[in-house]
Amino acid sequence: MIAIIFLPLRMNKRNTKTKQLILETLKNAETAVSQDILQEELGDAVDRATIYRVLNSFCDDGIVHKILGDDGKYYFAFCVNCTEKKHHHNHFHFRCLECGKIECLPNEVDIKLPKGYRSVNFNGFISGYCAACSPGA
Amino acid sequence: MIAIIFLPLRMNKRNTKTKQLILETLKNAETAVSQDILQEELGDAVDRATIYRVLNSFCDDGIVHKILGDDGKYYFAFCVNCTEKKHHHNHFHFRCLECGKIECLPNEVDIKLPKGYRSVNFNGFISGYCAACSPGA
DNA sequence: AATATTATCGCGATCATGTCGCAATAATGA
DNA sequence: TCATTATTGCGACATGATCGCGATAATATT
Repeated sequence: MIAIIFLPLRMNKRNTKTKQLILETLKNAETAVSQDILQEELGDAVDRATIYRVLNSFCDDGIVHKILGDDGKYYFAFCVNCTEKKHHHNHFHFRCLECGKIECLPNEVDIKLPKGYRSVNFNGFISGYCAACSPGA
Repeated sequence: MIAIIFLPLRMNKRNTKTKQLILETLKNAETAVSQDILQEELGDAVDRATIYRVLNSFCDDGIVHKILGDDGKYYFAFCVNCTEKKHHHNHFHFRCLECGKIECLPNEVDIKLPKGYRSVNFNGFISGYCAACSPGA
């Protein structure tokens, strides 16, 4: 099913099939996805570089989060609970080493910085095994 | 000055000049260092790949921490307050976007995972401006 | 001390993620 | 319908990190 998703048409952005596809995939995904995962889903229909560009463009528009996984790759997730102005990113992400799923951990965390320090980016990552993948323990 | 540092000689490890040099540099550094920073300090005396290998080897031995910076590079820091068995890694690291310095933030953090989840790696990173580099604010 | 063993090194090649330039394409506005 | 220009595809590039392999050198053995 092809969902019609509105892109922000301000700022001279255009609405293309590729963007629709990627946005739809992101929306349907229950986890944050990286370029290579998207590539798999989309097959050779869409170019590598294009995926990167679209994802980063979405990110600039505030539609998706961009998070750096603790495997060194970037993951993108559809923005929920974020208004135009205020994004909520100060939570940890969890990556399952077995099934690869990435989830947001519920608790927002507040890290105290030393006096005079200014925070710009927050990145919290925990990897391990999710409930489904660590049955024994 | 050449400090004599003991490497774990168990596990068929050998003690070489290169390892001594790198370990010494790590010990003297007041911040976590990445391969390229080490490369600068060591000049062309030591090969790129060797530095990587030695660092990862140290990491396997539990001598140094390996942390993924929010710039996508790995940083290594001498292990302090870590016993053979128990490492204390559950603190945030701060990277100054101006001077590049990397520091450990004092507070250990305890993130609650959902039921059944098992944590293996912890990675907390905040980047911004340190006191020296953000005078105005 | 001399020799054998093999961890480590240096060098080059390779892989991976992510980015960029540019000509061709296609989405929008007039 | 046409003009404008955002977007795409393709190739090349940049960087961090890894690997294979022969040469070197740190230990172990005799």
